[in-house]
This record gives sequence, C-alpha cells and structure tokens, in this order.
Amino acid sequence: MLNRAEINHRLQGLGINPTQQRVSIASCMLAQPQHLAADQVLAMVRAEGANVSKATVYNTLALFARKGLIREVIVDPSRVFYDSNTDPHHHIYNVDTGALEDVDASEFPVPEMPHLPEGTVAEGVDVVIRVRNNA
Amino acid sequence: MLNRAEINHRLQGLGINPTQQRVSIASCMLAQPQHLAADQVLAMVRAEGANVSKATVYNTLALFARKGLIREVIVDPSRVFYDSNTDPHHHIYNVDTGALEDVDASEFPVPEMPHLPEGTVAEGVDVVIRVRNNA
DNA sequence: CTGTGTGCAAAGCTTTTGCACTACT
DNA sequence: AGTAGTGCAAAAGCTTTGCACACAG
Repeated sequence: MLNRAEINHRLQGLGINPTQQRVSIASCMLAQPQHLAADQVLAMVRAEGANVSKATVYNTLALFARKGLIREVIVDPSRVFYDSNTDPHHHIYNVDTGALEDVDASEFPVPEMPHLPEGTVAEGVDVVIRVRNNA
Repeated sequence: MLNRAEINHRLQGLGINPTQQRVSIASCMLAQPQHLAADQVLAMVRAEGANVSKATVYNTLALFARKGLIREVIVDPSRVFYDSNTDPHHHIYNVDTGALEDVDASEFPVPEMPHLPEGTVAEGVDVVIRVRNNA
C-alpha cells in the first residue's frame, strides 16, 4: 500500500481531485502490478475499512483509465479488468482459469500501423493472446 | 440471404443440428461479411418473420462460435460482437462511433508467439487497434 | 447563494440458467 | 417410456444513470 501523500500528489498531477474514495481506490490499484476487476477492487477497498459504494468504484476506475493512471483491459466479455501497469505491453489470457498475464512489448513487437480510416487517429493497439489449459 | 439448403448443409458439416431457429440465425449472420451484436441479430431475424427468443439468439451465437462457424470479437466492454469472417484477421475499433472494421492479417503480421505459461496452448491472438475521431 | 463536482441507490443492459418441451430410440 | 437435445422465461450480474448532497467561489 502506498502512502496517502504520494497518491494525492499523483492524482492531482493528472487533474483528479483526490477525494477520500479516490485515494482509497488508487491506493489499492497501485499497490502492486496487477489486474483487477471492479468488484475485486471493491472488496479490497472495503477490507481496508473504507466506505465506498459499488457505483463509485466503477465510475472511479473509468475516470482513472480516462486520465491515464491505469489501463483498461478488455479480454473477458463478462467484465473489464484494470491494469496498474500503463507501459505498453500485451496480455496472455487463460480462458479456462481467467488468469491474466503481462507480456513485455519487446517480446512481441507489433508492426507498423496499417492504414487507418479517414478522420481517425490511433489510440492504442491491444494484443491479447488467448490460451487454454493443455488438458 | 443464403438459401436454406446450403445453410443446412454447412451446419450439419459442423455437427450442428439445423433447427429452424439456428438456420434463421445463421442465414442472417452469414449473409455478408459483418460484425453483429446479439440484439442486432435478434432484430434481423425477427424482421425476417422468424419467431426466436432473445435467449436463443445468445445461446446460438455462442454455439456457432464454439463450433467455428463465426468468430467472437471482444472489443467493447458492453457487448460481444460476432464476425462472419473466420479467416485470421484483426480489427480496428472506433471507440467514438462503435464502428468495427477488418484488417487483413497480411497487412499487420503478428510476430512469433512468445513463451506461454506451462501447460497452456495458444488458442488465438486477437489484435485490436483502437482509434478515435480526429475531432 | 449559485454552480460545479462527487458519491451512490436504483435502473438498465446484456448474458446465463433452469426448466418445460420436443423428437428421436 | 426413456433419453438426449432445444428453446425460452425468468433470474443474475455488471455497468450506467439520475439525483441528492457537498463544497468552492
């Protein structure tokens, strides 16, 4: 768990008002490199004793992602994961277990961007390697 | 719209019992290369006059994907798209408009598979290029 | 006192589940 | 009759919305 002052500073640097709820949520997310779904974050925050609603966790995680503090990972149709690692990298997703792992971008360099549709700009490239257990 | 006999044959070839509902759904999905969410398929099938429930559309599309008739595309956290093109290819997703476009694999070749976790086998690699409108 | 920003209960979606029904054996 | 497979209403679960409240100007 990071200390409050550090988190405050980091949130403010991104133009995020560091309210109690946001600091609690950020402190859980950034404690270590990890992939968490909203309800896992809710459980962690509550375990810390903070009083936060489900809706606030969802809204706050979306806010953090928009501001670039964390990264949204879309691999599972049923829930969104948030990744505390914002460096460019890819993911290995085990469809059997739900386990999500990072792959460094250098291990799997993506080629140059293809031609994009008129009037659009690239926001990012997500690479997901789907694996299953070798039963 | 493809003719019934052809669809029947194709479903049977994949070990899918060609019931009335399944043929209707397949016929909409395979009519042309496209990306459809479940409720779009429901609307199309109903427009054709077929009597199919929402649940059946969901279950049937999942079945088709499992059998390899169509491909699941996970790009939007809020809903799953199904792609009638099962050849290896990637996607460009416009986060502003929701538009989904194909990119041929040859235009964007992915490098060799990195080291996978013990006991797992690759099932596929999904590449999604996220773009937004150049406001 | 007014306006902007925040948090959350309730509503809204998509998707899944469990059961009734069908169609074969 | 028994059994495997199919379709769907209802339930479940994640996420968004709309509103009450807090806080700054």
